[in-house]
Amino acid sequence: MGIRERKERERERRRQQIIVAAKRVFSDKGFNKSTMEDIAKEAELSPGTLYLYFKNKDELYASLSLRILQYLIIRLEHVNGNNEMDPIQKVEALNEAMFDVYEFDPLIIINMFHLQSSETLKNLSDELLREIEDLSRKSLGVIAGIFQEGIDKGVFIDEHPIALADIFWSLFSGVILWESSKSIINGNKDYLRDTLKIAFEVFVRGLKKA
Amino acid sequence: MGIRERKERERERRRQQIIVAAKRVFSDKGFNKSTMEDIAKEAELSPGTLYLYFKNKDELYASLSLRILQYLIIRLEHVNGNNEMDPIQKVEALNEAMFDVYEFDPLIIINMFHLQSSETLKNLSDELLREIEDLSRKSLGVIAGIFQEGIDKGVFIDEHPIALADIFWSLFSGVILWESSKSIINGNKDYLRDTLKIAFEVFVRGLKKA
Amino acid sequence: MGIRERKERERERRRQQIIVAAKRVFSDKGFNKSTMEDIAKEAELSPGTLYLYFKNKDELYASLSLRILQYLIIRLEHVNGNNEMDPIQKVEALNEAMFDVYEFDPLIIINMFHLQSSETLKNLSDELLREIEDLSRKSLGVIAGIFQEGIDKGVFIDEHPIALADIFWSLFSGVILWESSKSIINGNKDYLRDTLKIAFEVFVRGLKKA
Amino acid sequence: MGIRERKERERERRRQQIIVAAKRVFSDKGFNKSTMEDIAKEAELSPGTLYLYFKNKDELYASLSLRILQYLIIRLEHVNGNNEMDPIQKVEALNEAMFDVYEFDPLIIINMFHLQSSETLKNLSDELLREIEDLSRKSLGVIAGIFQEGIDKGVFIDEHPIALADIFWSLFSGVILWESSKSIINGNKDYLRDTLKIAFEVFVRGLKKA
DNA sequence: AATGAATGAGACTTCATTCAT
DNA sequence: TATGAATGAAGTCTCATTCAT
Repeated sequence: MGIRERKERERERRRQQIIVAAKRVFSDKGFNKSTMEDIAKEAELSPGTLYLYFKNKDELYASLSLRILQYLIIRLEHVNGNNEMDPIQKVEALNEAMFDVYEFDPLIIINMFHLQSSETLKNLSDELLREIEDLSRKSLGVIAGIFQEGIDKGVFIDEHPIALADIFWSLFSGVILWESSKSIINGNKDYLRDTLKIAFEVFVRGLKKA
Repeated sequence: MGIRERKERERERRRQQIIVAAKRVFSDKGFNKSTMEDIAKEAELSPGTLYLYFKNKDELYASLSLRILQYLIIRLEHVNGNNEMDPIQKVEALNEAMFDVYEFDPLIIINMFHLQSSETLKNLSDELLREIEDLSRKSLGVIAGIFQEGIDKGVFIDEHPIALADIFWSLFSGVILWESSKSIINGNKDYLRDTLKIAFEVFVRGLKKA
Repeated sequence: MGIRERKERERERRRQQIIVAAKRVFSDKGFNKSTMEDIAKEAELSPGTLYLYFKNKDELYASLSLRILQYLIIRLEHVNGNNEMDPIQKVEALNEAMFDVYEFDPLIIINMFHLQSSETLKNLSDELLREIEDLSRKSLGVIAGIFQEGIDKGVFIDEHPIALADIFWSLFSGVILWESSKSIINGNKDYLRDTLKIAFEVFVRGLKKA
Repeated sequence: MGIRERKERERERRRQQIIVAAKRVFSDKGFNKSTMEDIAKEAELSPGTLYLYFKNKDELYASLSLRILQYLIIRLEHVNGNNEMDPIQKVEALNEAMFDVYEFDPLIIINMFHLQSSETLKNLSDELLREIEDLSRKSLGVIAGIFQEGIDKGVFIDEHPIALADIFWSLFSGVILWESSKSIINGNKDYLRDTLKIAFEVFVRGLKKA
């Protein structure tokens, strides 16, 4: 391993350390109430150091989303690649995978939507922006692939698989967001799991060919 | 019309003027990037004046949501009260109504979620908080009523109607949010309508009793 | 009574109404935390009206002090004019009079010192400034007269009576201010009366000719 | 000297730099009319920097008082510890010491009273509040000790020494405040010294046992 | 004379970002 | 590379004062 390569690896390690800290802080306080100093403290680094690895706060946030998106894709591909499941089982596995990812990092949903803000996008480097688009498209693509298979096998209704993937993702994130927002007023968190379950039962029933 | 009454009306007009300006600014820049001065400028008033009508920025934002929520409820009740439609037609009309409201004020969805922030809730007056809770509960209640009717008539599957209402609302807002967030990158807005349509077809199919 | 005279009298009545309200509000919250709107509300007038009677907030405050100073002078002159008391009895009566005035308006002491701020003085009209000087000098003069009498009669030590008047006034206000400031931390208010009593015993003993 | 120690010293130096600037500004304009920006400018720092060293404006003000209070105590203990003076000489030395402190920082008196405001106290950290109480109590305690000694030795009248200490302090601050407030109108500052001198002659005469 | 809605300057404070060490 | 003290722009909110009615 060359010296340059070692440096590169060291640099990547540091980046991850910061991202992990940022995740904890953002989870705790949300984007706007989290300060760069909070994150630096959590990472046991100084604020200045953060800027050696990330251009600005928005880019740090986006990188965080990127990382979890990568994790999501791995899980999705694993589901998709499993040839022993029929399409319906795959959708169920999809559901499981998404929930795991959500539990691993509940921020994922909110992250994805924070990225929507055009004010945020303005502060991102082109490179990062492209990467986000790629991963986003890719993960939707994998999901769409699963639906495509179902359609091809005559199990699912004949709709555009990309649209189905969007709906799947929307339903999942919608339920998460909605139940979370209600739970702050109601304090009822267990309800989320139940609602998700029913939501997917309905979704899958609606998906099946008559 | 008494002098007091006229004053009251004048005051209400001014409130609306501010709310309309705030809506435009919040739509444009999002909550955090919008400043009270932006809103004042948009309303052609001075910053101080805003505080004569709204206690603080959070309360101005919440009032904005309240207004659209009231409009939503009127639409929902109109659907529910129509005795000439069967449950399935009602769900379709529900869908239409929600979309109209969304077109009237695309912020409604994001508003509803912004209200979730406990930091936001802390700054609201008790009165406003109670009003929000009431309206929120009420609108969900109307939706649930429609599903209840479908279940009673043996048309829909036998699930808790409140859960079905939550899912309906989640699916709707999920699709809106998701397609909006994608459209910023893709610039493709027409797709939203189509996706919503498919989403509800699937949902309704899944809802029907076998 | 001419119409002009009646108007003048009406105007004066209004001024007093505002001063009374201001006293209550300033007593309650202190100068800086009291707003013109607070005072207007207490006087059951509108903020704008206050400015028809007083040039600005500082001048309103100063006028308030003036009024209590006038009351003080009446009390002092009454003591001084009583020919049945010997000098020592007069100093004791002085003490009583000051305490009565203090109880009637505890703000008097703080008022007198607030007037010291050159920033405050800058905002006062020349006329008011002169009036304050006059009354201030006059009240000190009456006190000094009492000490002069004691010196003339050979009862008090031979010091400049104006200086003695200043000391008397300083001791009184010093004890009031100091005990008030302590009482906020200690919550002990009864101590004030006792301390004042001892203070004057010591003062009078020190005043007497050997 | 370790690196940490040097940093600590540097930090303390900066704190003092700010306190010195604040003293000048507060002296000049009083608490309310002084802005944090004024102080920053005087200290040749940016406003933000002030907040690295002091939690808020009130705490900056209180720290300023604390500093001078510490200096006062040193002087008072020095007087008290001198075994070659009799009680009367000690009270005279007390007087001198207080005047020196006053000349070193004329704000001390006003500071002590500003601290009284419960609005101010609310904004102070518990630690600072406790420190102020301690020092305040301590300085009064030292003064009371001197009077106690005079009483024990049969030189002073038999009154509660704490009360005498309060009176001493009140008389001193009363004269200072009163003469300062007059001098703004009269422009006569030399008179202060004389008045203080007479005040303490009278006080000491009144203190002595017959 | 009286009103009170509106003003807008300005206060305090925060925090993303920079830069000398 | 890492630091962290310092910056200073910007945000929210208050309130003395004005002015059209």
